[in-house]
Amino acid sequence: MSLPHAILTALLEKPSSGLELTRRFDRSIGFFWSATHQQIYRELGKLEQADLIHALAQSPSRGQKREYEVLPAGRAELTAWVATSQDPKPIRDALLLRLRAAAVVGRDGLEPELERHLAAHRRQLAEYTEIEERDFAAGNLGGEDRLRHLVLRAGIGLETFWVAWLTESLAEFRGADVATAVDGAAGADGGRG
Amino acid sequence: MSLPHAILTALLEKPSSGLELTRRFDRSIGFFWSATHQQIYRELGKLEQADLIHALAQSPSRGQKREYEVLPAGRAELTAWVATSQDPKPIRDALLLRLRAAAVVGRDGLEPELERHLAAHRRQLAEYTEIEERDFAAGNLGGEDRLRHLVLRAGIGLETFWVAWLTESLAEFRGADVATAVDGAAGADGGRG
DNA sequence: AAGGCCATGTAAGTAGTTACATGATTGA
DNA sequence: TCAATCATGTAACTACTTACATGGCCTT
Repeated sequence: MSLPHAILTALLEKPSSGLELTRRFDRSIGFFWSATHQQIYRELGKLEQADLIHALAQSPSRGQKREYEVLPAGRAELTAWVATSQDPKPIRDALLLRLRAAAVVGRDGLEPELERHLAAHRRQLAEYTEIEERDFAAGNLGGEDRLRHLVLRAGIGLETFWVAWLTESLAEFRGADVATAVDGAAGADGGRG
Repeated sequence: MSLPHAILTALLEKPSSGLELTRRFDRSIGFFWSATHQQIYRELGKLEQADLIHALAQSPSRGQKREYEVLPAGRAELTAWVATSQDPKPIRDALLLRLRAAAVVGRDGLEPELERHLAAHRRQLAEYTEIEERDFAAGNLGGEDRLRHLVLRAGIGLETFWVAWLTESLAEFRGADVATAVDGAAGADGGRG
């Protein structure tokens, strides 16, 4: 149950409407917990019903902007959640799965995918690096900024890893093409307990 | 839609029953695509109905073991899926979210969590390293094994990253405790657009 | 008054999770 | 024959996704 807490965090950083939240989930919070506007509006409704947030203006009509603010109970809920004990989730990555499948049915068509992913991760890494240079350049950061910087560094570290791994994989892929062309085409029938 | 393809891959590697698949999803394929036995049985039913796999023995009764094998159409489906174009999914990590929340409501109770996660990632890294030493020690690997080794190296790289990042974060966490104790307790009210 | 955008929402479907139920086999 | 374990399954729920609907406001 992370989405409500992501929203509480975003609203504590700055009271917002659903659409504003949606936009911030496309740039900032959303870098490590994405959500669509449908999820956000639904969750805002639930949070309001649970008295964890409340709308600033009244205007109950459709199509009208509604700004939300976190109530003390919402802050308490978030504080409690920060301290909860949650095991890390195992990796869930379709590209790795496809590599594993390619080991069985052949690697046809995979190389362009690796290239596309490499390009995407390079882009993301560049974006994070730019944010780091813009927002965390100086060393004089408060405690809050230090935490945000740690989070950003996680993003940078992960993207750096993917860029390195994909580069290495592509090299091995291309290098192995000649050596194992037969394996890839005919030997795709295997199975090894 | 990755689960059916994960199952097709596992069944091509070795025809299995639902429970055997479940066990393999706890050790091997499941390292990067986990699934419970309920998901697996449901998906086996769908794959059989779609004529992508079929049961080897007959025995339609409950509580009886049913082994499945991949049909040519299943292999074709998997081959096509390997070549599909899929954008990488953004990071989704509750711990990073909690760090971000901690920047707003204070970091109370987070440090033990970082320690727990660090221990878990160390364990996972040790498990992967052991597998690498056992299964991929020699350099004489076929094309299929090279792909599996790439996948394993991704796991090792990711766990290595998390161990490094958590170690660094814990150090900064502890070092910053004295300096920003006031920030953490009283200054948690902020908000900075 | 028409078109475009801002803003909120509904509906339906897919995927994954949690809790529980049931039958078959084996060994004490 | 009882308990444990193997094996398959149902049911209900939560989270997320995709497609579409509706209303308000601003500009031309």
